[in-house]
Amino acid sequence: MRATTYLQGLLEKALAARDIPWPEKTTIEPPRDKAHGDLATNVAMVASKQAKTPPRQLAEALRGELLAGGDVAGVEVAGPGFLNVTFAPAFWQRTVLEVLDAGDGYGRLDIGRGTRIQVEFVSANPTGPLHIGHGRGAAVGDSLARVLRAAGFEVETEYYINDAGRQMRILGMSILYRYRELLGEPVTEPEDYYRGDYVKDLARELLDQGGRALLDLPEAEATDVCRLHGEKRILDGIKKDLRDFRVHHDVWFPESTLLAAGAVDRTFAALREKGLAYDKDGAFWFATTNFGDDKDRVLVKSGGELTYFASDIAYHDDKFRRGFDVAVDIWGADHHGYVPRMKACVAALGRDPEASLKVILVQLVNLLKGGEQIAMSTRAGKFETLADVVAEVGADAARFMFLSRKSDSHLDFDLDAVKQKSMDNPVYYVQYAHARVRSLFAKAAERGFSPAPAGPELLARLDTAEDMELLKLLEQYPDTVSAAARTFSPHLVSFYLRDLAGRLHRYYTVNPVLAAGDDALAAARLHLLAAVAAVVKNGLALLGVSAPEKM
RNA sequence: GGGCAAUUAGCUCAGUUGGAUAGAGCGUUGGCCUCCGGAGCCAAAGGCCACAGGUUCGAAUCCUGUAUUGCCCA
Repeated sequence: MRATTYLQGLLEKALAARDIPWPEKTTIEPPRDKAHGDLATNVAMVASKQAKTPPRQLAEALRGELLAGGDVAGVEVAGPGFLNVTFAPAFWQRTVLEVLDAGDGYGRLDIGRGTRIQVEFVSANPTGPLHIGHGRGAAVGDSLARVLRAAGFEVETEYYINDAGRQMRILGMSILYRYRELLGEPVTEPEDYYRGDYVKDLARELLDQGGRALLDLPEAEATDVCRLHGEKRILDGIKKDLRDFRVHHDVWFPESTLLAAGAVDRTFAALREKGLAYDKDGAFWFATTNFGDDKDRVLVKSGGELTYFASDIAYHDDKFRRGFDVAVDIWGADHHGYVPRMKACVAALGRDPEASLKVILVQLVNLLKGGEQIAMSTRAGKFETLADVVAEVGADAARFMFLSRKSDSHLDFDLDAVKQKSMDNPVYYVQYAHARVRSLFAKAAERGFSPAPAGPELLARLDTAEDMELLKLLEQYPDTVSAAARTFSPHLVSFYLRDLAGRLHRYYTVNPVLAAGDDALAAARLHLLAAVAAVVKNGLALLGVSAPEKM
């Protein structure tokens, strides 16, 4: 971060002297090949037309000006006109001071300042416990919120509770069915109901609390009692499961409050006024085709029933009325067909859908146990609950696993592998890096060694190839946070951490620290490793994974 | 039938939004424990980036087809 900013400053100045504005297409990035220096830029190529100078010639001219800047040790013009820049060791060594000074704040950015983002995730219908598939959305959403906060966005997380629809009625009905069954009443199995054992438990609770009372109520009322009881208990369970998974929602937003507040009518009226909604065949339609959808969608069926879509529009309308600049929705990938419709609806609400609605699709999880795939269905009562998995493998391992893939790629969640403490499960590898450094400090204290304070002179001892690699990687951490925030990709953090942990483990093998045989060298290396441990800890915090002192 | 996505090493996946000779881990093969934590490290082998065109100084990346897989919709 500091290196790119610094280099860009020098280049901007050089271009400004030639009356050339900073070209949009300029890239400044670490090259793949280390032989090409610390940072490479294409600026001479993209500015050559404006400068009316061939790329290589422009590059040569810029080269001289860069070398005049104190921290640049070398500049090389390569290929069609790349500038390969190498910084002086002292420049990198300062990174240690930067990290140690900032502590927990290293990697905090302000690229999001002034932007309010709402991240809505999980939002599973309270018709049954969360299963492992929900776990992925939970990990991704929670971690994304942490990343965005670190990047300086003002973030609020929310769980939308679909408590008003058909699914909830079916839940009520399912509980009532089990209730009657428990009492030995004559029952016929409903065609469509929730079969999980938890439904029987809920029925038994009602029985224990109120006895046979429900039998005396009219069917509809009894169903309602069952539904409300089930909803409350299941929602409490969901909240607990998320807590145990270290997932936090700032706001729990029930669909029913939206209806009660008249938000749906308000949104409908606004659409009708804009000529975007109309009556046809006894139903109420939303003209989404105006916004690129392939056909118009029904909001109110001819029977008067609202579609899912109707309350979702009102809900998103409400989000924007609450003042969010960006709404992030995290959905299961099976809802991808819904994206164009939602974008259309945001456009109809008078907002730029690309800028203000970001839908992140999270692919389904294949749960594997003993090499076998486990099929899951809430309705059929066949699923592995999130709570069970967390109890079995721990929140750390589960979260890291979910965050170690791009969210829109398929994920095989192999229970046996996640429990293994090996590279199949990199969370231990990363945590171990932290524990290793911390234990080194414990050891130093035990031996009565107190390192001299870090300063440029002391840190000049960090001059091996491994030192440089670690220093450069530390310096890239803020860039990683930035990229993760800008592309809504928390998994970038986990890849970075694996990389950093790998470098640390190698460093440890090659360069003795306490056994360096020289107090100044030992101190310098301790400071470097303290910085590494701090970054590992900050990164793990973004993933919601703990950084243990010892393992 | 229409739509959305995916396709990179034996397996699981990255690839910084178009940069230079393609990157990890696992697995395989071969090394490293008188040494601060071996839950570790080093090395080797392994690639037509699904296929065919196109765009430009330059493509795994963008565009158009084709194939395969997954998922949505009627």
